[in-house]
Amino acid sequence: MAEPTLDVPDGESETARDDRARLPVLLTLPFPGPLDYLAPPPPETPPPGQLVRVPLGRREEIGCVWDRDSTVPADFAPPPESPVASARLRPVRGALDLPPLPVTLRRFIDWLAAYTLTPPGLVLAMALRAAGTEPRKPALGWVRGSADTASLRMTPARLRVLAALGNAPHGTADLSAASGASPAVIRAMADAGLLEAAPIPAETPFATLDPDFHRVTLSDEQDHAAETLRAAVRARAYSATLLEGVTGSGKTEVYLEAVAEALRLGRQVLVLLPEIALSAQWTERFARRFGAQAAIWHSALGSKRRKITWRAVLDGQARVVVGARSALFLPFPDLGLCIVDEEHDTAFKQEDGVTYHGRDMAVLRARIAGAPVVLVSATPSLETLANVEAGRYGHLTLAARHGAATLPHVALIDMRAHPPERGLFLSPLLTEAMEERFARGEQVMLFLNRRGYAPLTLCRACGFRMECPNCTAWLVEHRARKELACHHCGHTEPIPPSCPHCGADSSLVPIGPGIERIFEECRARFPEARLLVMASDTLGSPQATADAVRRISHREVDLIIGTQIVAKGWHFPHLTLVGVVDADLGLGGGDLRAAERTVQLLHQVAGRAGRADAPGTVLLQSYVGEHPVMQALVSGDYRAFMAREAAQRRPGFWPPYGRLAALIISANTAEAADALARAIGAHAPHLPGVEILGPAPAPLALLRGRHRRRLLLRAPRAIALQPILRHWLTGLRLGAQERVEIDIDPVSFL
DNA sequence: AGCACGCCGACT
DNA sequence: GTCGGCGTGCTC
Repeated sequence: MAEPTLDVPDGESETARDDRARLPVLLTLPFPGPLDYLAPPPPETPPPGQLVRVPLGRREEIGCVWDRDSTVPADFAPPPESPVASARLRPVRGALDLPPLPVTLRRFIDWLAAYTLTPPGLVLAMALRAAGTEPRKPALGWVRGSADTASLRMTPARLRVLAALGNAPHGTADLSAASGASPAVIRAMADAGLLEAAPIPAETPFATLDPDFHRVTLSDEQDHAAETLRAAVRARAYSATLLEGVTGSGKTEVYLEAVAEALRLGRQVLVLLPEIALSAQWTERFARRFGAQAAIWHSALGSKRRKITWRAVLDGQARVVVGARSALFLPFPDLGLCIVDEEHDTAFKQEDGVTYHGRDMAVLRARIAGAPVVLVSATPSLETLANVEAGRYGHLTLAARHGAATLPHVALIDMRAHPPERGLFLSPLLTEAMEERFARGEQVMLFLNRRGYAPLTLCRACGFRMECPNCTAWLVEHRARKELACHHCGHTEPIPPSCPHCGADSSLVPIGPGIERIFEECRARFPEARLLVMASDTLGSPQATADAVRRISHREVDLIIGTQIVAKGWHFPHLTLVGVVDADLGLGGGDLRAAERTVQLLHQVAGRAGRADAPGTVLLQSYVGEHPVMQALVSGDYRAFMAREAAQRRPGFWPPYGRLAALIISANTAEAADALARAIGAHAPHLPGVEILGPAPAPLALLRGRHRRRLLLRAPRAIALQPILRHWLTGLRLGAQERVEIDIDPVSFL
C-alpha cells in the first residue's frame, strides 16, 4: 500500500477563466486520461462529477466531468499529454439527470488507477457498471379514476379491484394478484375511467436504521474496544484500526457499535465481506441490532436492484451498505466509517480485469473520505500486523470468547501412524470420534478444500494423467456430473472409457479425494447419518446457501462435508467436531503465503466447532505433524507463528517488508511468450535496491489456451514500483496476440 | 472499447 | 470486378 498524504479539496477548485471552455471528461474507455470537450456556457457548465453525454467519433458515450487531480503524486500518474487545439474541441451534448459523483469517489478512482497502472476510465467503468445511467422511466401503476361507480356496471371482479387499491399506485400485476381479477378486467376499468395511470414513486426500500433499536450488553473488554471505535467515528477523520479477536469473541457486536455511532451522526457506512455467501447470516444479525436491513451489494445482484441501491447510496438514503469488494466503488457522498470483516481473506484480492486488493483499497477509500477504517479478523494478515507494528494502524484485541463458549481443542492425527484403510481417506481415529458425536446426537463437519470426486485421473497401465488442454492443470473428476472438469477455464469432457494415450480399457483410476469422494466414504461408513455437501458448485444461489445453513441450525443434518465455503463465519450451535481431511493441502506450491493462508483457513474452520456451551474438538489429518503450521494450529499460538513468518520475509524484502509487482506476459504460443518475456526482461531497469526475478513460466504456464510467463519486480518499501513499471513499459509495442498484465502486490502465486 | 480505413482472397 | 477477412490506428 502506498502511504500517501492526501489533501482532498472539499469543494471544486476554481477553473481559470481562459480555461473555462475546456471541460475534461473521463469516459469509460481505456484512454490514458480524460478527453477535453467544449463546455456549455457558465450557467449550464456541468460541475465535476456530473455524468454527461459526449460525442466520440460517430457515436455517443457517457462520461464523467473530471477535475485535474493534484493529490496523486506526479510520478504515479501517467505523463501529461499535449492538449488538443481548442478549435478541435467538440461540445458536450447534455447532462444526465443524476447528482454529480462525489469528489471522494473521483479521487479514489484516480488513485486506484494510478496505483494499479490501470487506465482511469476503466476504473470509472467499474464505478458506473451498475449506475443505471440511462434515465429511469418511472413505472406506471393504477389509482382510482374519476369515473363514477354508480353510472357503470360494477361486477364482483371490479369491486375487488377497487377494494385492493391502496393510497399508492399499484402495478397491473400486483393489483391482479391482490384482487384475483384478471389483467383484462383492470384494462377495461382503465378504459372506462375507473382507474387512472399514475407513476409509481421510486422504491425506497432502505428503511431507517435505529442505532438504539436493540442495545446489546457488552463485556468490559468489548465495551472498551467499542468506545475506542465510536470515538474514531466521532473524530470524523481517517484512522485505521485492527480489531483482532478469536472466533466467538464478539467482534461483530463491537464494530456494530461503531456503525451505530456513524448512524447517530447521520453518516454512511460501508461494510466489506470477503464473500457474498456470508451476507445472509450477517444481515439477519444486523437487522436484529438496528431494526431494519442494510443495503446489500454484490455482483450477482439483479440489475434493477443494483440501480436502486446505487442511486440510494448517491442520494445518501442508503446509510449502511454491506457488500463484496465492488461496493468500494459506490458513490457514497458522506462515508463516515468503513469496515473490512475477515480482512485476511484472500477473496478480497481481485484477480481478473483490474487487479486490486479490496482490503488495501478500503483503507485508501477511507483515507480519501477522511473516515475511520476498521480491519476485523481472528487471524490478521501479516500485512496488517506489520502496519500495526509500524504504528500506522491502531490495535484492539478481544481475548476472551463471549459467553460460556470455550475455544475448541485442536489435535493432530498422524496419518503415518494411523493411516486410513486402503482406498479410503479418513483415519480410524477420526471415524471413531465421529461415531461418538453421532451417538450423542451432535453434529460433525468434515472440511476438504477440494471440489469434485478426485483431483487426478491416472492410467494404471501407462501412467498417463488426464490434463486440461488449455491450462497447466489436472482435470478434476466430477462423478455426479459424469465428467472431467478444469477448475481454471471451465473445460469439461466426458470420462473416457479407455486411456486416451495407450488405449488400455478401464485403466483410468481416480487418485486422491475431493469432497464427493469423502461423501461416498461417509455414506458407506455412516449409513444412518444425514449428510449435507456444501461446495460452491452445490450451493448455486444465496438462497440455497441460506437453506443449507438453516437445515444445519435446525439439526436436520448430522454431518456436513464442505469446501472452503464452510470456513466462513457461520454459526452452527450443535457442531462439536470438525475433521480436516487434508490439513497439508495448500502447503505445497512454493507460494509465499502458503503457510500463512493455511493457518488462517484452518483456524477459521476450527472456529466452527463448539461455539455454544458444548466444547468443540478439531482433528487435523496430517502427514507432516512437525510442520510449523500444524504446531501453530495445535498450540493456538497464532502470533508466534506470524512472528516466525515475519522473520522469514523481512531479510529478503518480501511483502509486507518490501514491494512486489508481477508482470504476466502472455501470447498464443509458447515461443512467442518466451520471446516477448525475454525482450521485456532485457529492457529491465537497473536501479539500486530494485530486483528483477525471471522471466520464468507463470505458475499456470498455460491458462485458457494462453502461454504465460512471469517477471517479478521486488523493491524495499520506500521505493514505489509504479513509476518504474510505467517507465519500463512505455513505448512497448505488442503484437495482436501478445499481452502484458501488471499485478501490483500479487497475492496468488498459483 | 467501437468503428473506421486498408489491403489481400473467393464469390454473384 | 466486389464482398469481407481482421490488422492498425484514432477518438477530445
